[in-house]
Amino acid sequence: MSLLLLPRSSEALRSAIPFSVALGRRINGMPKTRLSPRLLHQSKTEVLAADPKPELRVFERKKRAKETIEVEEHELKPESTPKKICGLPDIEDFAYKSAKGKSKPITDAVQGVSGVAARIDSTESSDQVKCFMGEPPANWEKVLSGIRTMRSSEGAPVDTMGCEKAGGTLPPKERRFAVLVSSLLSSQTKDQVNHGAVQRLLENGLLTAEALDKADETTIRTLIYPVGFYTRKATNMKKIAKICLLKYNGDIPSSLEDLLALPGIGPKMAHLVMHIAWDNIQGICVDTHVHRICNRLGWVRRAGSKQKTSSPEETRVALQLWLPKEEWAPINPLLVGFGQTICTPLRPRCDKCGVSELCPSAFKETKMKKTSPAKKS
DNA sequence: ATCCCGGTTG
DNA sequence: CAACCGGGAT
Repeated sequence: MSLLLLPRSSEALRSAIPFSVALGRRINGMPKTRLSPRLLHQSKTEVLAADPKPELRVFERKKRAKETIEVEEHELKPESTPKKICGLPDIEDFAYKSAKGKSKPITDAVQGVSGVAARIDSTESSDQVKCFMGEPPANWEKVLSGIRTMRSSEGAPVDTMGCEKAGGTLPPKERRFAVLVSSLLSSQTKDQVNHGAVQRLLENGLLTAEALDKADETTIRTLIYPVGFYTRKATNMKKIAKICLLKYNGDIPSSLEDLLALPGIGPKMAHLVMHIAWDNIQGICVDTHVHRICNRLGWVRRAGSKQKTSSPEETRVALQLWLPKEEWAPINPLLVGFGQTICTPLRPRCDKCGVSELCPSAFKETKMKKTSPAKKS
């Protein structure tokens, strides 16, 4: 029993490095000390079952013994969080003003797209502002219900997991932290992988800000190895844990902008976390599936032209202009699942799509790869 | 626009 | 084996 623990000793790491380099591919220049938990990961399951060596103390998190790290009092009040979930959210929130550091270019793009929204932001004081300042695309309701029908029949991966499933039995604060971590790791097309990583962190008691803050980054790296960008994510997780610990008493930020200020948390995750962790819908969680599908359906366009939107952020703003707020939360899982099974990035199954009749892009993505950029017809 | 990293798809 | 996928940072 027992045995190999994760490569927490620097020697283990060192020995692992040349190994990875040996079988690694590009080694040009400098393989920035890329250690590959890959091999180590295979024995991961056993490792997890094993008992940690005391000397390593890496996982010695004192259980959640004192989980209640107390201090709740200080609880940061819902600062800038508008509680009006039903009313129209403050449009200004859409333009992440001072999100991270300096205002990002996104803001400009956003405002460019929604001149209307900008106006509302400054003048409307009532909640009864119509949700549709933009023109809803024709038949959007039929399309939506059609997609729902397709979704109900086939089980898409997204249905079996989601960060909302993370830590379902944990106390609120821990659950929220679990949701944040889970979304950070998430890669929807590989939720199994994501789930496994979250599960591993949980089993090792590393799903709390305190524990994560104390843990070895290398350990975290190894545990989440299967997910993409694990090195960066491990780094971000540690930073996030520390920030949560210092500024939020181990909880996670409760406002969109504070979430956006966390390293590795962008619009897509921030909106998702606001929804799942705080049940506060500030905007639509737009990932590449939502972005791609909305454009194929002709649901979003750039400001004036009929051009497709070029970024998820642009799509989010354009979609929010007309999509009724009740649909903001469900639209993501709906389209993600649809995008995984039917409206795939490549070779969309238009023949199996129940709304192809209403889709302006149906059957148009013939894969004429790089052959001749010629015309059609 | 590129890179991060490994998996998947063609 | 090459291209692509993914969310964010730069």
